[in-house]
Amino acid sequence: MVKLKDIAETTGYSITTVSRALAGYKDVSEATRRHIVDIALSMGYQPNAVARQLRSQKTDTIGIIIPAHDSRFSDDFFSELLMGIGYAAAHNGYDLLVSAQTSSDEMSAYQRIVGGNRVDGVILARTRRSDPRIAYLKEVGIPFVVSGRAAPDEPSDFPYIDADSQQGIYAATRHLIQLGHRNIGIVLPPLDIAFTPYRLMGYQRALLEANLPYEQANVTYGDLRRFGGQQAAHALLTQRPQLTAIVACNDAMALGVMQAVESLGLRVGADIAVTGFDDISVAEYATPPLTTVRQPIQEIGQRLVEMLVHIIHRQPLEHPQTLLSPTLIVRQSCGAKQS
Amino acid sequence: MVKLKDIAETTGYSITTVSRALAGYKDVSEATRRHIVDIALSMGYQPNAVARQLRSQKTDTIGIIIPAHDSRFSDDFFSELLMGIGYAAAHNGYDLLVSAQTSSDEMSAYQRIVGGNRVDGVILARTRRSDPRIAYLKEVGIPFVVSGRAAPDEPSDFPYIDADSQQGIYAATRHLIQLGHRNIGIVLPPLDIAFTPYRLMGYQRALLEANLPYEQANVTYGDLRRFGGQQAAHALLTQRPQLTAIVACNDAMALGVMQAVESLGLRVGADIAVTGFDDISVAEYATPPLTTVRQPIQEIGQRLVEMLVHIIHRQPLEHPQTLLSPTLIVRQSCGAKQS
DNA sequence: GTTGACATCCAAAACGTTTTGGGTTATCTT
DNA sequence: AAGATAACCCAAAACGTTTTGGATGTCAAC
Repeated sequence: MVKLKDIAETTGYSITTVSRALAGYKDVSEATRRHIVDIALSMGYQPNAVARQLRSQKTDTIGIIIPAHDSRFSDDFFSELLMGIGYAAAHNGYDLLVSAQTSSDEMSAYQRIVGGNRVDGVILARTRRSDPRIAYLKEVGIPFVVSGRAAPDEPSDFPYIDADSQQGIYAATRHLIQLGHRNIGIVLPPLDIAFTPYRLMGYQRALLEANLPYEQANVTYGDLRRFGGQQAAHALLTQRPQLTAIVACNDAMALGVMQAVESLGLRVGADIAVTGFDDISVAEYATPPLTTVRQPIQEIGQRLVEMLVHIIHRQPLEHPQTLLSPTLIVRQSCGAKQS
Repeated sequence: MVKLKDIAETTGYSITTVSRALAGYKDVSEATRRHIVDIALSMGYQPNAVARQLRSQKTDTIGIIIPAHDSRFSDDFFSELLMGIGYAAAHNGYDLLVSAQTSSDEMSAYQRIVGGNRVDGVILARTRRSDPRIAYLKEVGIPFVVSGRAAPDEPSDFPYIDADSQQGIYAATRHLIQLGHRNIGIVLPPLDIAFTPYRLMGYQRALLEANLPYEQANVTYGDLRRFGGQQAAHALLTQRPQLTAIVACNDAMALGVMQAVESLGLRVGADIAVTGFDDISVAEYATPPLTTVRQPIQEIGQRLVEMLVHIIHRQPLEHPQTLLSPTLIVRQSCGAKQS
């Protein structure tokens, strides 16, 4: 690899001058600058990013840690978000350092990435209740943004972007009620996920507004994956045969719910209406197509990156905390349209 | 941030000794080693990865560049591969540096990442005909592995993993023939993609074997996205009304083909059989579910990482070039099963 | 008491940049 | 012709590690 020293030797200038010439400082004459640049180009010089990072104490890199996967199934929401973040980062002149949690010790990845000075800032996804990761990032004082605000009873004293879960689930539930459903079940995410209470509140609000009773027995929980939705829905439907609709709190679980419905010999949309949340790309192609609450995943990724870059550059944020209004996408799984 | 110097000062040992104690060298006594480790722990020491990288000339990082996106649609195949690679990298003790192509100048991202010494090795996906990226990586001599071999008329003189495209498309086409189809169209990827000729060959082989004529007019091309498949199929079906089946060369295009079929008032599976390639997660949920050729995407990611790590460590590869046999997944879109 | 072996430690160099704090000319002012 | 100013250049330090090549001290063996 050719380095500054090599260019200095072949041009006869000092390392300092070569460095400053390439950086475009104005205390090097136009003639020598051009000469140095030409030589550097012809020698195929590429600055060593690591050395530069060490000296200038910045990396032009954003870190993100992907959650541990305990199943073979892919997390479509997360990978769409990841791609969105990747493109946005590149667009803003940043690279993306992706690290996966390996062991049970979830903090070690963060400590390695952040404490090791490998990134200028971090994006954190899927906030949890009293999230230790957020506490850590606050403590070390590194710039970070979060996809998803804190639980309602905790302070969201950090920059975030989030879809309005309550409003989204409210819209979905109300839609089901308007279609005539009176016995509506819900499959919630685990309680330690920060957005779970919001989604429950949206469900409750819609019931309340329609003078329908809120019954504990209609509420179950599943991990955010398909299998979790399937298990939860199976239990729900066998114990509560009067149900005619199920609100699932993300699309992956909604697909599982649909599986469970069919495995019980019922028809999705006709016998049991199903709705999801996220509008991952699968949703549109599901059988029947899934009525769901759309989050603009790619846009969220993009805005997260833009916020983070602002923070890194110590520029003030005009909207440090953004709540996006999700939109209800009505397809066939709720029975509103004929397929 | 606490550094070696700080630990050296509080313990009274030199920086050298602290460094060697933490690294577990045996020329530091057990007593002092323990003492130093304790102090380091209590001070919350995290080694500065950048400094370490500069000194030791290795980064424990794998690079991957995601292709430019000219549409809002996500590339499901690529993001599944990316997640697989991410997990596998973590599992092997590597981080993943993801960089997206921004400008039209596709090489600049590679030069920045590779020439800048930011990674120990690179994974390259979606090989193209006489791919300049491969030439570059060979030239600079950095370890790399490729997802997808070279075109049949070019040397595949690099380590790769690939699904056997020819066999996969052959299996899909033969299946259609066995179902009684005699007029089968195909939507190929662009010609500059390396696997395109293999897929065409699989199609031709199946026709030949069944004594069916190969007709140029039944062949079209689409970019690898859904819209490309839709356009291609629309043209194909209007110009060749005798067609009863279409082989699409990836799932995204197959979904587009299904759209086109329906927009022409025909029924997928009943009037026109459709098959895809990849088995991305959407395929299973398509309406009707898509008959396709499965590539084990996650496994490919995992094996790519393992190969790359071997190369980085200068360990010989037992199988530097792997061709995986894909399996035909029969669902309803080909009309073989009733939905 | 000298020698060698061993255990334990450390100063300094190196990795490739950027930046600091000048130094040397040449040109301009008076 | 001296002093001031500007234009151009550079040596050395710094970023935080790891590694090299000893230095020092202790102890056993002769």
